[in-house]
Amino acid sequence: MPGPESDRPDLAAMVARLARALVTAERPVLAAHDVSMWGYIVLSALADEPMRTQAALARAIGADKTRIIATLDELQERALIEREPDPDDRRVRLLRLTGTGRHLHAAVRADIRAGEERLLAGLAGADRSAFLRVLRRLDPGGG
Amino acid sequence: MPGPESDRPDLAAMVARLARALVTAERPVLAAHDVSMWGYIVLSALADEPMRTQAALARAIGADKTRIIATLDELQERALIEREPDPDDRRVRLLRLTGTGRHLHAAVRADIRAGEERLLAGLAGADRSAFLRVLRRLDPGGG
DNA sequence: TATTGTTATACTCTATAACTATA
DNA sequence: TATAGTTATAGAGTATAACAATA
Repeated sequence: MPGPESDRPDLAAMVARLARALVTAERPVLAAHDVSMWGYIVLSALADEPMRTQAALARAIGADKTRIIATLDELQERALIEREPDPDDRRVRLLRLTGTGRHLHAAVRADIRAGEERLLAGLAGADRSAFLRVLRRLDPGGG
Repeated sequence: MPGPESDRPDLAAMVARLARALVTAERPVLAAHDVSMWGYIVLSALADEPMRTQAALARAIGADKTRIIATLDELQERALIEREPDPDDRRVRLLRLTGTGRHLHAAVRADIRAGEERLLAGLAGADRSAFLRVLRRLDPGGG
């Protein structure tokens, strides 16, 4: 049984360690689908909603606009996303998933969810739902 | 009200974003005490228990042994830790906090806890305790 | 002139390998 | 020869700044 709450490690330390473990667990799943971490993040953002500019996409995922260019190049090369100049303002690139991209994203996400399920499997139902509820509330990127 | 659980973002994404936000919030606190993130991590580990070798300390905090040397140099320089060769095996360095180091660590930790309290303040008591309980259970570094 | 996207450069962090000293 | 600690080197990832195209 864990000790009193005041004896716990710092919140930041626990959350950072858990984040690292989750990312480590995700890596082989992504590799199996031949997608990079940034690639998956971009696919996820575009699965939520198409974007009108690369800068908006970068902002949405908390990245620098220069950091996603190589990722977009590769996703476009593999026909997972469309990236066409807006006829109304030819500086901007309209971004959206292709059918292939949508399917790939769904497949990767399903595998990742399955891994998460295994991690959460041992929790009591009430604990599990409380944990996810609090996480969604504290998540700075959570809608 | 949040949607159904299957609509949530990936667990890894939520936890990683939260970790980043927590670390960002910690930075000014550490700066106010003139301690680096690695410095605070080392102080925390040695506050838990003195270590017999630098390699053991590195393992305990999940770092490479070469990565903590500069940190140990600085902490020793500022008389926050003691680092003396073991008479029985002069290759190894016995590591422990000084009184000053222990006080500094306690002060920083108190400030960090206060910040965490502000973050958790809005949660229902049951949600809060369930969240921390699950976090401690899933934390790979949690005793 | 301001903005979108791109490229080039520099910087930080980390991991790897080589070295010293002790055993 | 093996291990603890240290230093030096190289690599990955990131941020900053300069640039070209369009408005």
